[in-house]
Amino acid sequence: MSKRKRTFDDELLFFRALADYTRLRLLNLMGDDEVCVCFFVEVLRVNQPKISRHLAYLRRAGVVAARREGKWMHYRIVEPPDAHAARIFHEVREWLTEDAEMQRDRERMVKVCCAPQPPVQLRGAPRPASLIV
Amino acid sequence: MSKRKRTFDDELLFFRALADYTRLRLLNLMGDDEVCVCFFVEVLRVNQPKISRHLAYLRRAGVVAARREGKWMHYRIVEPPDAHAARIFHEVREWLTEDAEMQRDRERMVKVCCAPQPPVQLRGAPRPASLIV
DNA sequence: ATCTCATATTCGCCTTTGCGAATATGAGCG
DNA sequence: CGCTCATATTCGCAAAGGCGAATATGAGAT
Repeated sequence: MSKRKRTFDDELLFFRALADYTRLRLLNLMGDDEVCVCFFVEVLRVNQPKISRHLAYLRRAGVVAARREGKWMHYRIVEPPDAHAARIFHEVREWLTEDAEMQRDRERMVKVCCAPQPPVQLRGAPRPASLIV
Repeated sequence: MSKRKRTFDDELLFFRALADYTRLRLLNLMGDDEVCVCFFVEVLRVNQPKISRHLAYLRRAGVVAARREGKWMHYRIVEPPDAHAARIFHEVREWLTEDAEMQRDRERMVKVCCAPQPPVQLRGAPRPASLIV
């Protein structure tokens, strides 16, 4: 034990967190909002354990944080403490914003979220703040 | 085969290329110069096949290019064609510039390169352009 | 207490990645 | 041609990552 702490360990974790398509989709949906896990599952049409595992990965890497509200868990993006990492992270998120597939995901979240008849799984689920009409 | 080409495949490759310490050290040493493989081996004190494999990885990811000069191979950084990737890449390299460990690597390259008695392995090796006195 | 619902974790299995060691390639030279 | 030197690739193995399926946790309701 007591191996010398390497400066770049956190940074490598950061880059690895960005090196997966599902994780980028999750970050994209979070945007500047808290989002409930059930929306990720519904919008991305990905099974729930997979979503949870990738959210756990992002949490370990320190780029998202979670908040419990009753049965529901909300995830939000966290600014990296390091200034360089923060700038890079901003660039990445801006990149996502302009990507066509990512735009489709966000549009789908709006549609699913504000539908007059929301899917059964989402009855009573707390919606992202920015999408409340 | 003929799977639909996913927009983000290249981008994932890009992030994975950044998710390894040895590869970051290589990118750091390249800076704005071409660097010969033998210098990577000598400066980083890492065995040659490992250096070669990581350079191959970087080449596959499209972030470096190689040029042959007789027996020697020179590697240099390539700007990513995508504007977002390019900005991110710049930020990453600036980050490297300010990191203490990376600074040590660069100082060691200067020392090894301009020594009055260069190591046996580097006799006649073409030195990085910016370090020629 | 039980039941249900949202979320998290574990279990096998497969693929990818990273490594040292050994070997192969390929250019220049005699 | 053969020999040497710089670099690249292959091999076998261990660790990490990703996945679906099954199971566990934990909060609210009854």
